[in-house]
Parts: sequence; C-alpha cells; structure tokens
Amino acid sequence: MLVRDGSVALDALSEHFSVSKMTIHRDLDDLEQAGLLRKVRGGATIEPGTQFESDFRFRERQGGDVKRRIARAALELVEPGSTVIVNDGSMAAVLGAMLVEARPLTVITNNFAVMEALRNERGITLIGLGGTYSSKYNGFFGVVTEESLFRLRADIAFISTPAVSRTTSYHMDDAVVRAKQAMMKISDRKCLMVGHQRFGRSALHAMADLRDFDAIVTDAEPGAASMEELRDAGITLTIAKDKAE
Amino acid sequence: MLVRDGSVALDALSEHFSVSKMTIHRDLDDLEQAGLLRKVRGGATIEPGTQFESDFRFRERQGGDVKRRIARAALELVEPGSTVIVNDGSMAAVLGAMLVEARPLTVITNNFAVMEALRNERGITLIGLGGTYSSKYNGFFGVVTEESLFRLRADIAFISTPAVSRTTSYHMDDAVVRAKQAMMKISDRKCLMVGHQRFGRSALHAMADLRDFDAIVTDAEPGAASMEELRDAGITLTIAKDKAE
DNA sequence: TAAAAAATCACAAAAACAACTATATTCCGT
DNA sequence: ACGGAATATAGTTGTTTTTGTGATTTTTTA
Repeated sequence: MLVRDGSVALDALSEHFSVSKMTIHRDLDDLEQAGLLRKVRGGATIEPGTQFESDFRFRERQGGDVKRRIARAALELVEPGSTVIVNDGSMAAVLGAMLVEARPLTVITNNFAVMEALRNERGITLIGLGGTYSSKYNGFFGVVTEESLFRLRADIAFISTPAVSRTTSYHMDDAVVRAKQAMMKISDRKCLMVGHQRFGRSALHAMADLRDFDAIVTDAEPGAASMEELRDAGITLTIAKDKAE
Repeated sequence: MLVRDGSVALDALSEHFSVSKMTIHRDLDDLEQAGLLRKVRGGATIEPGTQFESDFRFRERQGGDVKRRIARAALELVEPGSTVIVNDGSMAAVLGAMLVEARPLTVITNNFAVMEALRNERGITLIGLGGTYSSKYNGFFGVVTEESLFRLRADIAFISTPAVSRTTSYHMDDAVVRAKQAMMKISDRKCLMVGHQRFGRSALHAMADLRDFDAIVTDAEPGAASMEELRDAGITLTIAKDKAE
C-alpha cells in the first residue's frame, strides 16, 4: 500500500487486516525501527524526511522520466575507454544501464542494480565494490567498501544526492555519505546528479560542497532563492533538456 | 476450504477434523513449508503476502539433485548466529539459497547468485565481496576480493572444487584459487563440497590439501583407487544420503 | 482553552510454540 | 503371520509471544 500510495491511514490498515489499532501501532513501530517507513500522526508514510530515506523499491518507481533525462545528460561526460564510478541510488542505476552506449568502459560501483545490469555486457569491465549489503539502498556500504575504493582510481565519479541546501549536499545516512566521499576522493572528475526538487532540502549529514564537483546535472532550474545562492557561489548547473535526443 | 474461502480459521479446522489445535498447527506448518499456504495468526490463507513472492523453497529446486544433496548435508554444519563464507560455483549457490533455513546468519560471499538470493532476506546480514566481475564464474575475484577478505573473519567456509586428485584439490583458474585460499585462511572451520565424479581429476593450479578441511562432503563414494588414497591419508568423507528428509 | 483525536500504557486474554507422553503404524526377522 | 523394535503421529501441559481492551496521556483542532 505504501509503495502504491506513498502513505496509509492507520484506520485503513486496522480495517484491512481486521486487527486492532493497537496492533497496527506496534507493527508500524517495528517497521519504523527497521527503517522501512516513517510513522506520522494517523498512519505511516514512505516519503523521505530529514532523517528518513525511503526504500529503493519505492524510489525506483518515481520520476522515471526526470531520472532518465538527467542520466542521459550525465552520459555525455563519459569517454569510451575510461573508468567510471557509479554510486548508489535509482538515478545512478538508470545511468548505469546507459553506460553500455559508451563501451568500452571500466565501471566501478557499489550499486547492486548496476551490477545486475552490466555484469554480462561485453566491453564492460565491472568492478563491484563489496561491503555490507543494505536492502534499503540496494547497494554495498561500510568499511570494506571504503577500503576497496582506496585501492582504485577512476576518471569520473557520478554521485547522486537527495538533498541540496545552499552550496552543500546532504544525506541522512552516515555510511552512504562515507562511500560517496571515498568515491569522490579517488576520481579525477566528479559529477553530481540531482533532481531540481531536491534543492532547498537538507538532511542529517553533510556530504560535499557543490564546488567540489566539475559538473552538476539537474532537470530544471530550482527555485529563485536557490538559484541566487548558487550564482553567488559561482556554481553553474547543467540543465538536462527535455527529451531531445 | 482455502480454495473456496481464501482463508480458514484454525479452530474451524480443529473442529472439522476433530483433532487438537496442536495437530492443525503442525500440519499447517508442513503445508506452509511446502509452499501451499501461508500461516497467519488464528489460521491460514492463500492470499499472497508481500515478502512471499521471492520464495526460497522453490528457488532451491533449481540445480541438480546431486548439488542439492551435497548442499543439504553441508547445511548441517551451519549454526544459527554464525558467520558463513560461501565461495563461487553453482553448488555453492544452491547452498547459499538454503542458508535462510539457518537464520539468523552473517553470510560473506563473492558469488553473485548467492547475493541475489539472500539480499532481501530478513535475518541475513549479507557481506558482498567486491572485485572484478567474472561472468564465467558469476562472481567477483582479484586483489580487491582478497584484500576485503583479510579484513573479515568467519566461523565456517564452504569451498567447492572441480577437481580432486590424491589428497589435493585443484582449479584451472589462478584468481579463483587465490580467492578460495583467502576464504579458508580467515575461517575457523572449512568444508569442501565436491561431487564424487570430481575425484581422480586435476587441473593447473593446486588449491588446497584435503587435510586442511574439517569436513569433505560428497554425494557418493568415488572409485576404489581414490578411496584407498584417502584412507591412507586418514581422510574421511561425509556422504550425503539420498533424498532422505 | 476546551473538546476531539490519536497515541501510549498496562494488564488480561488468546494464540502459538516447545517439550514431553501416549498411541498408532510400519518394518523387520523369525 | 507374529512379536517387537523403530518410526510416525496425535495429544497434553506449561511457557512464551502476540493481541485486544479500556484507562490515561499527549497532541491537534476548533
């Protein structure tokens, strides 16, 4: 129900499963503990907040068009023969699948969806990053991931983010931040991919300053306030045009 | 009753067949195991659940009979709560899918099929090993894999091999051998899984001496010559019995 | 600020589970 | 065909877990 509608009422759940509200409360508490949803008054939601990021299975279904546009614009930066890093996230997964168009390539990723998509493609050398699997992000994280990264280097890293406030990008999860930072450290060039609605949001952990990126690809101009802040900081956005191609 | 009504109450079944509720419980457990229904509090239903679709019980059916038998015997060595390593290969993949039965577990693997099977199972902490993906072996290998392993430790490692000659196991691929050896090094106990036809064969690279393993599981006795060599070396095989269970 | 709605708490009740006992059924050698 | 061991099946009892109820507190709304 959450994946379909984004949120549910407690009463609806109680009715649907014919159990008491108390039971629903308790079960939602458990699910919240497990990080699968966020309890709100009167029910539960899967929409992300500052501390909560929704399950990738939900994010995967959202805004496919926007993601495709941004990914396609990002793809322009990839030179055949180079080594590319793709981070976690559903937008990154879309880009990952497109990488076959720039063959031959070496692709480094901790994103399980990208591994699935590229593993049997000829002309793609796939280097998977290990670590502890997170089903929420559908990827690998942790010390193992970071240590593996420091044995490698890449020409360009594609990083995505759920929140950009002023000139800083944020993420609610510590381990995810560290993985992204490690990826940036070992790459000559860095490209940030972010939907225009993600501007003006923030989250618990700061991830990187926008000036650290060589390119910032988005699908449309964010609000005037954000634009001004960016202009002041001398940051230019690459706007992925409507499905020209 | 399920087909007609979609669900049944445990009390109704108990009354209808005039047996105790306990008996109904046990029978429903069996039927659930066989994948015919789903137990819910107070009864059973055939409505599909959310988690239910990726049904491991059916997944296990893929893979030859021999592999299944060896894997099931190997499963006996797994204690709930421990850390298990599963190496590459299709027999290992069959074992990997069975590991849900010994939950909770931490599973370390470079086997892509195992990652696919276990990644969304609750009660399984999946630690994927990174490295260069090999589509031939459907897994990850190379320096990154080995280095990652040395940051970890495990209670038991399940290693498979395509060739055993005298008291040594072999593999044709250098990188695979190194990964397997690294896995053995960081595990308290080691278990070798090998089909009986693989005895009396050899390959380019020596992998390990059979005496290094705490258990060697196979499906049937190999030829008399092999048996004698093993006996002389004081090695005992565990023969996985025919589909007992 | 009071009324209403929702969430929480504490305890009773129901259900599920585990361990053990009893009873039936099958298998085997004679 | 028989007795008896081995095995499978069902029942009992006691424990643990889950759920429901109604009182109580907190939060929201008017």
